[in-house]
Amino acid sequence: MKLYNSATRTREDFVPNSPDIVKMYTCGPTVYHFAHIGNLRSYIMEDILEKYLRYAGYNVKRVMNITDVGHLTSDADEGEDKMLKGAKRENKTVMDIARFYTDAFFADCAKLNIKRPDVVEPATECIDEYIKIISKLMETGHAYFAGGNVYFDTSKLEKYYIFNDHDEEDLAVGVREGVEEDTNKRNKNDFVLWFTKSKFEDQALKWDSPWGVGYPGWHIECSGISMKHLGEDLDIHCGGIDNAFPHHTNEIAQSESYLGHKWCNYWMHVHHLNTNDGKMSKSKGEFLTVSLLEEKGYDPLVYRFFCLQSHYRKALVFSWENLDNAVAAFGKLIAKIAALDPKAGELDETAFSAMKEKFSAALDNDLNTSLAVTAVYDVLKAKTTDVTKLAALADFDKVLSLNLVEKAAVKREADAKAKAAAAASFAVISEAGEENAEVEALCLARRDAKKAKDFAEADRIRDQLKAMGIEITDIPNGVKWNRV
RNA sequence: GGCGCUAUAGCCAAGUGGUAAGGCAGAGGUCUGCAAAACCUCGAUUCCCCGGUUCAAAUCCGGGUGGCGCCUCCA
Repeated sequence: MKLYNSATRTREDFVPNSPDIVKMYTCGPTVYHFAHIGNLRSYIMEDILEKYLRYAGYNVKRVMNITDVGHLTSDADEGEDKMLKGAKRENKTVMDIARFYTDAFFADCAKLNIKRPDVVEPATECIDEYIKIISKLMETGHAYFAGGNVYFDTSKLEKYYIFNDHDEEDLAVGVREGVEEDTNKRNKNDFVLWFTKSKFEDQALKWDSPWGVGYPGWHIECSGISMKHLGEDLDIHCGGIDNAFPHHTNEIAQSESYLGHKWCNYWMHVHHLNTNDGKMSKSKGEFLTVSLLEEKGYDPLVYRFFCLQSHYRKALVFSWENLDNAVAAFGKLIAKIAALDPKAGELDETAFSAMKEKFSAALDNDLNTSLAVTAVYDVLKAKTTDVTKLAALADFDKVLSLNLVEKAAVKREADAKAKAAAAASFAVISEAGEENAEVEALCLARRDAKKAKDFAEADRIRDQLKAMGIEITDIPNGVKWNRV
């Protein structure tokens, strides 16, 4: 497959180091708060990558970190620890916060059909790894001790910038108010590997180290966890585009200095979910979580569908209007699949292969999920048996994970039930399975009015129901209703 | 200020030199007492602007303009 590699800024043929297995690392969440749906866009697209690699026949080992410590609001020796901030906010211990939001994160992922990575590793479980790496970097002169902290010396590198062409002097340091330049640094780009001199008296989590009691810098965690579980060579490293600099740049610097050779071959960066005001963030505008979507009546999988209609390397603008667009499209799609007859015809292998080929070609092309969704529509329009179509859709859904076939089966059954009930006698059916005597009485009155050709009265009753927030649809020998 | 990404119909969006996919919304029609659903038909002489290369450019090159991101924790 072709994959865009941020490190080379070109689309490349994907070739893993070993033909047997693809080693994949994903930057995980900092568990100090709920994930918002912009965060989850990245995880959805990375999930597609993982599942497509498996679909294409690779074995995959995927590792994700959980950042539960030492994530300062600034890279300088200033700012607040996000975990600690979360703990204070909620009057809990840091570990309680980490556990709670880790669980919440995976609960959200489950609702979006995001597979849990093979290995999920909290940063606090790998302190020895970080110390091992930092110790060697000190030995080789890639790191230095200053003002109580250990820093990585970026001037020792031949090439520091990977994802962009900065000139060090052009970097604006301390642009934002409240962020001061760290005078311990020898170079502007140097970053902390290990803190001992925390300005937070109450820093909750501390470990002993050759440089004193303290805690790891942010960037070292991903290098340590990756090497612990995936060894010295990594195939794909994923993350949000905002992590490219400085986080991933620093990971490469410290990992390759430690290893003495190239570390990761492919870098995949997912672009942001924006609102009309720019990047979605926790501090700005509505804090959109999966739970909030559910409260507003949206199926989380509609959000997944919404994301798949776009490409991961393109900013996607979220608006309620755009999400409603996806709701309508997804509903129609499921209805079309539900209209297929699971018993109609034999499996047509030739047609099946042709459809599968189109689907694979889309995803082979740098995960073009938008074209993959088009391949789904093409299946519905194809001239072949319903059995073949359903088989293709089930096959595609191994990657798309939209529950296409399952949702269609549920709808098909509900439709059949409604039809059967209607055939037996006049039926008043709630789509939500609700009982409501008043609605039933009104619907019966409307039927009588219709029978007597008193259409004015029939329409009046429908308006009355509408005023109650109830919408009705005539079905053969019955009425179907739902709340709007 | 520097660096990176991006710009296609009302909206989402494909397209990587050969004459603009698909979806949503909308319009007309068929069918229904009327609706809804379903089905059929319809939409960019043109791809932000200006130059250039080419037989041929939305696609390549140069120069603008707008949007977004990063440089500070963020997916």
